[in-house]
Amino acid sequence: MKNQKAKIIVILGPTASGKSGLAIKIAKKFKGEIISADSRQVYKDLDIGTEKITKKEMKGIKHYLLDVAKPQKIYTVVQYQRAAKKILKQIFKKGKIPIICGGSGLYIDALIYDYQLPAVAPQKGLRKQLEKKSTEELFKTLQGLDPRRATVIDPCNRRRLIRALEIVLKTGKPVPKIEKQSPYQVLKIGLKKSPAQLRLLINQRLRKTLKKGLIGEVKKLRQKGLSWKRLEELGLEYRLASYYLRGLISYEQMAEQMQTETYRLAKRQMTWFEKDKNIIWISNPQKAFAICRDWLGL
RNA sequence: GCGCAGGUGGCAGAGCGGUCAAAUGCAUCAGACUGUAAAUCUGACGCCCUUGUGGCUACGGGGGUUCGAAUCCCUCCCUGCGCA
Repeated sequence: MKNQKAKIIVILGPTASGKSGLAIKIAKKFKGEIISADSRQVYKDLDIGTEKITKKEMKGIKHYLLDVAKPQKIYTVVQYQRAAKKILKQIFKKGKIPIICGGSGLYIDALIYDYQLPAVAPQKGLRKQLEKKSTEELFKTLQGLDPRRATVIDPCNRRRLIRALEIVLKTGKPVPKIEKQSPYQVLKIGLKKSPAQLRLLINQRLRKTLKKGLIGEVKKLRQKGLSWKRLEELGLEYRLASYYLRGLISYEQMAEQMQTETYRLAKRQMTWFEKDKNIIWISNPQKAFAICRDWLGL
């Protein structure tokens, strides 16, 4: 046996690039099961705004890690990673091929590289305390406690500084370095779109999302007790829709801002993905089948 | 037609004689990314080059005052509001 490592296929790309549909087709063809890598589709009741795939659209293909968390509570990468690892094992056991499909780059990487993320849960009290300090103070403190981490962290990013300090203070040890070695054999296929295409796809999809009743979904979430603050944390659609419902912006402003913000999100996603030289980029989804077939040695 | 208020970079909007290629916000472009990642954060953003305490063109058009104007004056054009 030349290669013992288990095989995983990853379908990735910016939002609205057509990942879900392609993943299903690949799953059908190659006996696969899909693990979603979407930081928001993990939440129940966030269906329209996250463009979550419906049961019908799944076409009988098993999908994992959708609707596994309550929207009231933050679900983090680590929780995702833990759950996804278990599922990977199950799929391997069945002799099927796992297909990771999603646009949350960190989630994909955490899973396929098996990131050793520090087991320090968010410390509410500590965070509150640290929050009071200036960014500069936070950075200086980190320099003193964990010089290595301080050299690579963004000194302006308070959220990261606080998390790094949280780890150091809680464990008494520096933030561990992350190894980017995968225990799996991974084929990464990326769906490439031109900026103009992407803009078009995003706008089309957004129009559908609104038509399907995004506003109604947000109202329902409110009825279920979600605070405005929490809604704002659940992504740009929910944030902007809640601004609209609160009368802070007009419907037109909301729709327009959703477009530009979604496009910017897509660009951030691409910035992340483009660093990864192992991704095979295709602009024609049809090409994915041949690539998979070859890679699987069929 | 008269009166008043305005016309500034892709947009919004500061500046009201020098330190202004012009605050700030948005958009745009590029980038970062170790438990919120559809999040969080950074940089660039008039043009040119030999990239510099560099050159050039700029704050509606034209003219003027001044050593010096986006900033003051005259005039023309345009916009909004008020009065006819």
